Amino acid sequence: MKLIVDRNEDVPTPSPYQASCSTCRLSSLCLPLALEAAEVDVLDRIVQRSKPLQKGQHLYRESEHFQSVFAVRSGTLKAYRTTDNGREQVTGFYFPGEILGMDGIGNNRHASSAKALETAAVCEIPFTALETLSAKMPHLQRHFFQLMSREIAEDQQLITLLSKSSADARVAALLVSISTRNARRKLSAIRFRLSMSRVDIGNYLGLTVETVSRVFSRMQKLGVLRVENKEIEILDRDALVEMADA
Amino acid sequence: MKLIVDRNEDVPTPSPYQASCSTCRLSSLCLPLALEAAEVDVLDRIVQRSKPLQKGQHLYRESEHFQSVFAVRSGTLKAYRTTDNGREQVTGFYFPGEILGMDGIGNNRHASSAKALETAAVCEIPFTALETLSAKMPHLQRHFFQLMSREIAEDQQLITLLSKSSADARVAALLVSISTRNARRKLSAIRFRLSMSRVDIGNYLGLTVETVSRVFSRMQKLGVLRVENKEIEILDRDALVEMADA
DNA sequence: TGGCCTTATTGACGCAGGTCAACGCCCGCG
DNA sequence: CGCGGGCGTTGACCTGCGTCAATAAGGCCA
Repeated sequence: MKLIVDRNEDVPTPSPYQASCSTCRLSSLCLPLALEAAEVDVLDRIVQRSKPLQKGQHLYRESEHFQSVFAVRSGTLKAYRTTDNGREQVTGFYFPGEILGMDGIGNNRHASSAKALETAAVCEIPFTALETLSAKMPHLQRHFFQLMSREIAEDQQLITLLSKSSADARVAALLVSISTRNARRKLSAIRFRLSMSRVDIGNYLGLTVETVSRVFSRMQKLGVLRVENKEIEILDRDALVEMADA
Repeated sequence: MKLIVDRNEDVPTPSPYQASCSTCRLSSLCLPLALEAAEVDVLDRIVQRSKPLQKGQHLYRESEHFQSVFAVRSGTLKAYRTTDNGREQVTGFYFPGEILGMDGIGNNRHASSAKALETAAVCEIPFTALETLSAKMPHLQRHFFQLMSREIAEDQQLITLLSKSSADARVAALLVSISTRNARRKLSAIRFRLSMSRVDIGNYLGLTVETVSRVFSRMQKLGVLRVENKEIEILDRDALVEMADA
């Protein structure tokens, strides 16, 4: 029998999936950042936790009614949009501690779809509740403004990357980004498993699978990387950073 | 003698440049949207108006301390970032009624620079004041969240465009965008003057000047456009929309 | 454990758009 | 009014990446 994600838990109180924000290992990256203990408790009360998503399951879909933003607790998700001519465009990858769904606030419908790249757990944060809370808790309001602003800045970074960089630079930049985000979560910055496929990487970077594959091979030959399927080892981070803005 | 923009007016009260938000022709597009008359007055009190910017002048520069967001009153501005290797990347064009500078909230420094493409007037909205006000005025808070969200969604649109579209599609998409934004301001959607140079267009779209020029020529030959220097006339909007997502 | 299907790699080739170069035309300034 | 310098256009050529195709290597289920 397939697991169905049901965001409305029968029992609204203690869900078995995660105790609370205050005990969450990721609270220093996530929304609770910059909140006082008492404030975290208030936030905690509006956050909903649910069954994990299975690989390939959608968290939300483009043009669906927007209700909540989500914080990744574990696993990875990709966000993507479908263009008018039916093409898919990956707009971002989301790792634990990161917030997604903010592009839906603008007109109350999700501007993109989000899908689990592997089994993933998320916290759901109903947006109207978050708004109400923000009005009362200046730190929270500020922090949420900041999160959105950073999303804008990151998108601009990607725009810059897509606008003129070579295939090598694009791939290098993505690897550096993943490496940095891993480090923030106290994971290895030099050895990790890519949760997304080559197709997703190519799509995100505006390249074909073949090109991505060739770049990996080339970088391996140059001794910058060790690639074994989805396992990546960065052998020369400086070189990678160098390549990222060439 | 050169005009220097001085954001701190000697007399903080009635500036000669614009009476108030409530009389502003653009209030239906800008921040006051969705506010009640009384609320607009409160907002009005924090908004600062200053001397117009001359063509080429900067409104703010990348990595400068972030203090305010800005609403365009007249003229056009471009936002751009400088990459590590010194290249410039245009990240957006801003027309009257639009808000810029929101990418600076994230870490209190501007993530991009903003420069006037022609003489331009802006309203400065000090961010801390806006935050304080937002906490008190739910409509304002909501609206500002929406504005930021839309900026994210628009950036994602651009990402999609840059990721795989042909040169024709990119140029077509920009023209459609400008046309639509003109229409919102009750200006002609089919006849307008490009305030930005071909270099800026190319840079924004990830193309070279030569390619932009060739695309214009081609579209003119196809009878989709009439191009005369910076003057554009859209002869077949449907065809243009069609090209934009090909 | 084997088989199938999806994902990844590698090679050969073509083309859209970049690069380089020459030229014309605005437009601002003396 | 005439001159100069940037901006825009056009042409010829070149190249990085896309496309097509064939093969290999996982991973998942029976």
